[in-house]
Amino acid sequence: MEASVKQIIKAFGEILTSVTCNRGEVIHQSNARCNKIFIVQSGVLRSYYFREGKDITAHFAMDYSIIGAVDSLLRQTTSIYSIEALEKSKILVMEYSEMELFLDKNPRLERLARQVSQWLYLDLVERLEGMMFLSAEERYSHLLNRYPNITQKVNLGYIASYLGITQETLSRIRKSR
Amino acid sequence: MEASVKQIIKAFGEILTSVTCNRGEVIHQSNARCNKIFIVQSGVLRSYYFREGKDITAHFAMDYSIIGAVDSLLRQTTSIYSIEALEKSKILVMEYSEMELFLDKNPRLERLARQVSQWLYLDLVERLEGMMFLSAEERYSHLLNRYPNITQKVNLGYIASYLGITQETLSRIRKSR
DNA sequence: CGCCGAGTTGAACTGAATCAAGAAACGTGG
DNA sequence: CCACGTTTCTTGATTCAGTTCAACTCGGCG
Repeated sequence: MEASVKQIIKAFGEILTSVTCNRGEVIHQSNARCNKIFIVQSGVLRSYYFREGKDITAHFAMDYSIIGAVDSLLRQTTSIYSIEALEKSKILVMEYSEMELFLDKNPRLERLARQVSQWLYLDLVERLEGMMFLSAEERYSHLLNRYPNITQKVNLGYIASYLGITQETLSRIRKSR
Repeated sequence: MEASVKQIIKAFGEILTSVTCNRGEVIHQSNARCNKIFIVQSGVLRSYYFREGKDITAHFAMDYSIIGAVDSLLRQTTSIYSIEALEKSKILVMEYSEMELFLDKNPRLERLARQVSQWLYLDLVERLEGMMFLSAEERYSHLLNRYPNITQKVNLGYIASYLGITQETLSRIRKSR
């Protein structure tokens, strides 16, 4: 994934805006539309929403991964998600509408854009399979595999909700390693 | 979804082939590549794979929904999935490579193609959320909501594995309604 | 010092899995 | 059309991973 994101950065350079944001900064607030795609160059972002009063992390993004308010982007509605930086981060921002214009002008890039969305799809398939077949512990160890230093950057509760388990369970899992 | 699939059928008519298949017929066997997209006009298909010796249903498709061997399509590898008809079905088949050629010639259709893949993505998000937050019973009732007559067409075990529960649990859920 | 958010620990509870039998339904050949 | 075997579904008893709820610890920081 990282490789193709770097390709994206090169190819779409002229419609990308570079932004820095600080720990705790909310770059998109729920209940608004957000037709932007964020590419994380350094730092960590997460998207989250509330479900039955609980803060649920939908997604983490770090080193050259992509994050956005998917529902707003794909459905053109206001979003249930908020997106915030969990530490000082450097990100690139792309307006979805500008992307579409840009693709009209450069149809050769369509394929690259499609590749990225396919990657995101396969990613989701994996996550679904994780939820269906893996134990809490296995899911956690997969996550660590993917983001080895996530524990230094993201607090327990956020990771737990991402994995679909309680904070207590995650704490116990950590203890037992 | 149904609406946009019908649009697809209209727009891509010239590269679609109509096929009929019988109950039990396997239209794609795992371990082979399959760069075809199947659109179900009537009947029911399912894609499935084996995980730890168990038959897992990955997807159902009926009345104007789309099914394919996602891994083969998106990764260009051999597929873990098989696809079979669960009753006599009428389907339309599209070669992925032909689709790409066709899109090159008709770039206006790119957007429609993208819409479909977005729809599939959102679908998957919903399924993930179901797995994360809903009980076995709730997931089942959502499924019934979506495919009211699925019970007449698909046997218990296939539905159970799709929902990520055991056959026994699904049987008990049915009893209690 | 005392408060606050983050993480930990314990005990009781629960939804669903597992294992093990049976019952029903289904279809195939005599 | 019935008999038999196979597949599908049901039922019961037991177990277990993970939740819930409640209390407690720890490390900052005003």
